[in-house]
Amino acid sequence: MIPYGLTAERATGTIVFVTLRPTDPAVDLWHRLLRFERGAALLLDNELQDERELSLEDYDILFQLHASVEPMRMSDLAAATLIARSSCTRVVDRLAERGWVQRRAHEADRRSVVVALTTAGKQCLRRAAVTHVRGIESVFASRLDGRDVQDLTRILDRLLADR
Amino acid sequence: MIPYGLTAERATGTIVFVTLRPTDPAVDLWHRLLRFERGAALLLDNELQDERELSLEDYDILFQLHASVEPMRMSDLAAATLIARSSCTRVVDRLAERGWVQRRAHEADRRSVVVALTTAGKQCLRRAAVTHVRGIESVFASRLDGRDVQDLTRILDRLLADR
DNA sequence: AAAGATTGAAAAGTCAATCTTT
DNA sequence: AAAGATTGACTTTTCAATCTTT
Repeated sequence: MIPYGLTAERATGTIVFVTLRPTDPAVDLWHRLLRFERGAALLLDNELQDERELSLEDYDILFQLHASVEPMRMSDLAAATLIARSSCTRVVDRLAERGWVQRRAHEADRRSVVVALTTAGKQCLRRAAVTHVRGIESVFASRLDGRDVQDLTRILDRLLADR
Repeated sequence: MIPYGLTAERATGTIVFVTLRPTDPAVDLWHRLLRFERGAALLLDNELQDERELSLEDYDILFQLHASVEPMRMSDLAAATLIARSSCTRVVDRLAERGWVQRRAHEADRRSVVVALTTAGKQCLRRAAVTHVRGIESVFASRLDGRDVQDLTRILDRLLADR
């Protein structure tokens, strides 16, 4: 692929120059990982759009709500899905219009809004999961053996430690 | 995190139902990987925006142009960065306005436009690389040891095989 | 005042249609 | 007709400002 890239060089604590030279192998690895991830996510997103008219973000919201069992506060939903707070409001608007989720008042704290999955939303998620799990198997899971899964689990544990 | 998720079940070739049950471990792993990637990319994007007023996509375009040495056709640039063709046109518009890149006619095929990095663009990339490489080290590279890098390289080779 | 959510205005992204060259 | 790039119209995202509750 791209064996050469940019590396920052330092001398006595100040940045001096940057040249075209072989980069830190781990930095190259990052670029490859990013590209794989984006390519795969793009593919899975198109698949969901075509078959179920859902974006990956829509799916993620339904999925998080389902996983949490009880309704989630808007801001927790945004944090869990890594969607910006104001975007989350609008994605939820659209999902609510389609009847997949409902807004409710938070009993204890009336500043908050909680979002609940409707019965129709749960059904929508189930159908979408058929498509999506098949997609994940095809671009990701089926390409890994037991050892790969074990190693990648270890690596992700490290990457996600204290964050 | 989320130990349970959705799994599609099949019987005699037709999809019958989907229930809440432990998913394929590799599918869970996909979700964790996606979340790590998006979180890290978000962080790196903010960092570049704050320090250099560049998005991660802007950076990627400058980076690809630099890596290719010679100017790239618009469509190749789009493919390399995984940016949609029409978006790529507009990102290049903005980079050109700022003087980092230039459009030129393709000599052999006048349907095509090639995009070249300017001297100022190269300098901009060099400065941005200082920020960005530091960021990658901090969220990714510094958390991995030699074995992790080796294993992840092997895994990515498999994931990217024939795609 | 600070937290939670939303909104208006502006920026960016996307799809289909268009224009040019092959 | 098909490939390459761009544009217009529309949708989505984002930032800052606002409103309500704590």
